[in-house]
Amino acid sequence: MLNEKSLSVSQDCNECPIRHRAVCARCESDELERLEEIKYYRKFEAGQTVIWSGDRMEFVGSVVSGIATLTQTMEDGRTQMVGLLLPSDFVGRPGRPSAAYDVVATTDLVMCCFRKTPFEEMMVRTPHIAQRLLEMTLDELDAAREWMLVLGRKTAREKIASLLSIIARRDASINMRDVGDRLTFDLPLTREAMADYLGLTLETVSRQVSALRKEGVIELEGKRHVTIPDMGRLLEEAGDDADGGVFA
Amino acid sequence: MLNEKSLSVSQDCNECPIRHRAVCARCESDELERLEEIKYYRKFEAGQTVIWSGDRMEFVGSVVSGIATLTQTMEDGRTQMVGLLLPSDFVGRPGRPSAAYDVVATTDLVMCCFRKTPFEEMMVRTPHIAQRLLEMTLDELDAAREWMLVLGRKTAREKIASLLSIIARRDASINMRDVGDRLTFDLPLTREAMADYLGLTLETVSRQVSALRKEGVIELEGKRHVTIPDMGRLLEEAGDDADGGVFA
DNA sequence: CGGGGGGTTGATCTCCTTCAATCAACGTGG
DNA sequence: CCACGTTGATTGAAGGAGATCAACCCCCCG
Repeated sequence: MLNEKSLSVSQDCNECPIRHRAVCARCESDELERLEEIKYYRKFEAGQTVIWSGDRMEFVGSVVSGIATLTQTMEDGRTQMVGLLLPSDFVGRPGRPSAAYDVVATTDLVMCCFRKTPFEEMMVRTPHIAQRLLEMTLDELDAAREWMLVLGRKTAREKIASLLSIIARRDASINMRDVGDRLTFDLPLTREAMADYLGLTLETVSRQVSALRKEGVIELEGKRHVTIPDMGRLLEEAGDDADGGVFA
Repeated sequence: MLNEKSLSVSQDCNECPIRHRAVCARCESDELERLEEIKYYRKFEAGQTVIWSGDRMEFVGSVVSGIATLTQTMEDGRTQMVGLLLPSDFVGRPGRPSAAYDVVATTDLVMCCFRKTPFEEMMVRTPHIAQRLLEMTLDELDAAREWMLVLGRKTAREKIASLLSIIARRDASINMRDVGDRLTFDLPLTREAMADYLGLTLETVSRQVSALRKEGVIELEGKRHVTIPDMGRLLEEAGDDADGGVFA
């Protein structure tokens, strides 16, 4: 609120930080021009709800910066996170009139929104968009299935290690760091959000994080800043094959 | 093996039982002709593995009849089912060289396979296929997210009730029965497979099924034939809103 | 008849939840 | 500047849901 200006985002797709990873990644410049006609930016503050489950969807769009969560809630209040939305991730389902999940900004968030109906019409005539959306959806499906293994079969300790390794890996890929190195990052989630992601209570999350710290698997500065001295060790704790991808 | 003939399937797409629900649902007749050139049928017996995770994928395809499962396995043997493949469901990911999951036939199975490379080439030039695949993938993603809630937050009893209601609902939709009625169906899964789907042990599955039977929520003939006298009651036990969709 | 696959049931154990107290950091208003 | 409430996190004690280990049943089939 104080520095409205620093949050402002260029309308020009060519300057967009997610230009080459979002739904629009494969669009040609003429296609981008048409997208620019139906797009607009929206900003949300940390903690704000972007969409309520069941609400009519006026738009679909991409996360430009910040982090949001996709969650489901039962009548008695139990909640399960079903998606973690990072920059370039897509929000909304073309063809569906109302939202199926709650979308909440966990940090300050900027979204690039497309008016829903024009976007749907454009998708039919622009294979580049549908192709990219298919690719992204298949990736999300893989991620969801990976999480099903975590939720269904891993212990609390393994769940925490899995979450940390996923965040570490994505952070390394965004910042172009070698995964072999000592990795360092800030946790974008509170203990409660971690619990909602992992199907645990926040107390169990806290205990397991402390345990991993005491045993030297991770190092902590404050509550949120994490260092991973040995990625292989963390992957072992996650129940994953520590050598996966490196020698295979 | 005994009656090879009864398993034989027509090559003609127009006679295909999944013609209007599979990836090919939106194809015009000229597109179907081109698909017929690259397609072939394969049969698998109950228990047979269709593809091993990590294997090179020679084909993608659709389940024509029978049921298959998609599972992930950890090194120590823990397994989690991540998908239940019913007639018309799609197997394989275009663009990916090797399989990410084990695919196992749980009943005798007939698949309509497309040679992978020609199919991928065709997808680029045939929006009808890509559009339908996107739609199906989005549906699968929704189903996966629904399961994440089940795996992460529901009790064993709720998990069983959820699984039963899902199977009942799909069975009703295939057989065009009203969900309000007394529903009856055969469980396509062993207790162990149910456990792998729900992130439980087979003993817990057995106990909870027995409990639901004793309390009259379900009725059993033998081990596999299930009757649901009151769908609303089952949905309550599943932790879902019993009125969902009916009055809403 | 023996054997194996699928299923049920019982006893015990354990990991995680639940309930609760405490703490540190932060902002706010008197 | 300090008292106060709030929010996020840690830690402890107790209890319970589901896992584990084990025995046994039923049915089909060679």
